[in-house]
Formats: sequence, C-alpha cells, structure tokens
Amino acid sequence: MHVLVVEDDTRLAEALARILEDNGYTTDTVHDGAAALEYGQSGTYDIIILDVMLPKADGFTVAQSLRRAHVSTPILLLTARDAISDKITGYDSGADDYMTKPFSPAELLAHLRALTRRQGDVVFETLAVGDLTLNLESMDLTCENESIRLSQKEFAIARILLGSPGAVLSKEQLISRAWGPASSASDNNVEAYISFLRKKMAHVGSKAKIETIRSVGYRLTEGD
Amino acid sequence: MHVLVVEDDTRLAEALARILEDNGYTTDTVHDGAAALEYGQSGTYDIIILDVMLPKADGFTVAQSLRRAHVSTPILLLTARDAISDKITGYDSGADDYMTKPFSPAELLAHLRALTRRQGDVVFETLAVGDLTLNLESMDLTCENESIRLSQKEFAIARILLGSPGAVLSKEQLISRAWGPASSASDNNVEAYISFLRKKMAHVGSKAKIETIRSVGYRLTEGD
DNA sequence: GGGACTTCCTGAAAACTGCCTGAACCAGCC
DNA sequence: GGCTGGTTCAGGCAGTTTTCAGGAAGTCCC
Repeated sequence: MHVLVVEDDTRLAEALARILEDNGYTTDTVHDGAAALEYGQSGTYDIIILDVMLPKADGFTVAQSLRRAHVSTPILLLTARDAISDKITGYDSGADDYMTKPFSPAELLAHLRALTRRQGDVVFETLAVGDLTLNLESMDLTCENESIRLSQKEFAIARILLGSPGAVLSKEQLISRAWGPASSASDNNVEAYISFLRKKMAHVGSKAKIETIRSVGYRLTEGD
Repeated sequence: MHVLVVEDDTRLAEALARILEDNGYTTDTVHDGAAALEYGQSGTYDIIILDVMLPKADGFTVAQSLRRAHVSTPILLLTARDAISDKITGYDSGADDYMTKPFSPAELLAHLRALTRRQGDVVFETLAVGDLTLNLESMDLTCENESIRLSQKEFAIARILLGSPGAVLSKEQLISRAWGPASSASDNNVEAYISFLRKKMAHVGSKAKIETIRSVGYRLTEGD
C-alpha cells in the first residue's frame, strides 16, 4: 500500500508518515498543491491523503484537478473546519472521504482501511436536485450556504420529491408514502406541507420549484 | 483498560479473563460472533481479543465487520492454526495482531502491551471541536481558560459527541456506546445528560452547541 | 366574457408530542 | 452522616401536525 501524503505542516506530515509506516504503508510526502498534482497524476498511489489548506493550490482544487485528469485514486481530505458547506465542497470536488482535524491514529487507519476496501461507497447521505440538497441524516435543506431545518413530515415529503425529480406525484402517493398506506390524512394535509416546503425553499433562496399540476399532483423541477 | 474477550471455549475464556484481571484489566466475555459484533460496536473497549473459531460468525468475519462499521479498537486474533494463509487473512480482515494457541500468559500480556503502546504512543490525549477541548485523561472540559470537571457518564457522552462533530447521533446510539449495548437506559437518561452537558458547556463559555434534531437525535456543532 | 363550479393555497388556531430540566431519590464512598 | 454521581419523575414548554375557513386560481360551459 503506497500512500501520498500532502500536508504543509511539517510536524503533522511527519507524524502521518510515521503512523502509516508503522502500520505497513509506504509513503511519499509533498508540501504544496502543485507538487500534489504532479505526484498524484503518476497514478502509482493507492491512496492520497490531502490537506485542505495548502500553499499554491488548495485541497479541493487539487482533488478536482486530479479527477479531471481521470485519476481515480481514493482521496482522503483533511480539514480543520467541519462546516457542512465544506463537506459538500469536499465531496463535490471528487474526494472519497473526509476527516476533520484533530484525529487519532486509530481513526486515520480506520478511514484508510475503509477507503481501500469499499471504493465508491457514498460518504454523505444526501439527495440533491438543482441547487437544493437534502441532508438525509440531519433533515436539513440546503442551498448554497443557507440551511434550514425540516420537520419530520416536511422531510418525508421533501425526500419523496427530491427522490424522483421531474416526476409527477399524486397526493395519494404522497400520503401513502409520507403518512403510511393505512393513513387517513386528507389532501389538505399534503397541500399544507407543500406550502410549508415552498416557503422553506424560498427561504434558502433555491431556484427549484414545486409545480402544481391541477387535479393530478405535484412535481419538483430544478427551475430553469 | 477494558478488554472484550470473544472465545467460545468456556475454560479458555475464563482463563483469559483471569489472567487479564490479575493484571489490572477489566473484561467482558462473549461466546459467539454475533455477540462479539454487538459488543464490539459499542466502541467502549480498548482491545478486543478474538478467537478465530466461533459459532455464528468466525473471527475474520467479525473483525472485518467491525472495521466496516468504523470501529478501530485494536483486535488481537487467536487461532490454533498457524498457517501463513491464516495470518494473511487475519491482517486483511483488519486485525492488528495475531497470536497462535497455545500461548503463555506472559506472551499474551506482551502482545497486549504492544497493541496498546502502538496506540498510546501517538493517540492525542484530547478531543477538540471549535473552542471546546475535552481532556481524555482528566475528563475536564475546557474552553479558553475556563475548565470544568465532567462525571463519568457526562464524559462518555461528551466523548462520543466530540468524536464525530457534525454527525447526528441517535439516542439509541448514545445509549449503546455510553451505557453499553445490553443496557436498559431510557431515552430520558440521554436527555438528562445532554442537559447537564449543555449547562457545563455554557459554564465554560463555549460557542459550541448541542443541537436537538427532533425525533432523530443530537448533533454537536462549533456554533459559527 | 361571465357565472358556476372545482381545486388549490395559506394564515391562524387547536391539538398533540417530544423534549427539557428542576427536584427528588438511590447507591456507593469517604 | 455528608458527598458525589447516577437515575427517575413530572410539569411545563416549544415545535409539529392537524384542522378549519376564506379567498385565489383554474376550468368548464353557456
């Protein structure tokens, strides 16, 4: 197992190399984004550990460039910040996993083991349509860096809509999937929640729209 | 030092527990693969000693499953066979060390010391999120220069939260990891401790917040 | 175009549920 | 006995879900 460590903090870089080598990995270390790209493109590494804060080119950019160059080596991003927007950026940029500093060696090794094993498993459980992202774990609805919390039922409905974007869902379908097939919820319940959702979507400034298709149902669209 | 012993041979299991307890370890013993998984996932052990030949699921499988579940507790595999192929399978499955039966108590203790040392060497003795720092040795919670002592359970919960900042932890998860998988603690216990922790976090003046996600769980955030 | 009808939207209030937290109660320990 | 830490209880609060009703918007037909 050959690992490329990209980390500008010399102390941390050495600590990483030490942990890895103690555990049977071989390592190369570079200290800035430009070198990371150059080495990463060689395609000889099994994993790349990439710090986000780097001189010359940040981790996100490096990850993105590598993916553009069709390098599919699993990338583990390191960052001190744990903002959700960062996570999303990290994921979008093509990184496979994500770890916030500080971390224990055990944690690092666990992540590496997971990365080499699974390859391509999803790290963040989200649903996205257009500029909208629904976090399936925390039930947050996000657009750009505005986020808002959804309630249980709002989430259930949002999840169904985001789950089949563009499709027309009837109120009956929505009721049966959000309230359960044996429920006695009325059409007006759905209407109320669609209204809530539209309000929250507007609040986070999304361009996506829930269209009404009269006497048929609703449909989620990206919004041009 | 808390050790999980997984061994179906009752005599050997008792012998192991005895040796360990005589040497200052505390132990839990289970007798099959399924229980091993359940207990192991609680993440409350410092070491897992795992026999290869087990009813329900063999040691390799258990080790592998634990690693997949992101449990990074060091695992010491026990086996009667000493074929090389077994050794390889052992390490592949995520085990950290490997010992063939029969062995002397001294040998066992040496392996355990090696395993804990490897970790202890480099393990960060604090967990930090935002302006909050949790000292894993003294169980103090610190922010800036305000510090406060946490009780056992408070510490257990805090450690879990600080260990995966930003992630949503359900009450069930918290119970299983802070009280143990077989516990009968109620949701209200968790609520009570969350309440204590919030009070102590406020007391040290941290900006970090424990968010409630209604009917889902809790999440620790840095607080802008 | 206008009226009659249907469907949908949405603000407000009521009903409900889960959560928080102070206080009491235990148990073990100095 | 006093102390600390853990657990349980219950009232009150706040967020959620449901209900209701008036009005807006769409459809149909003359």
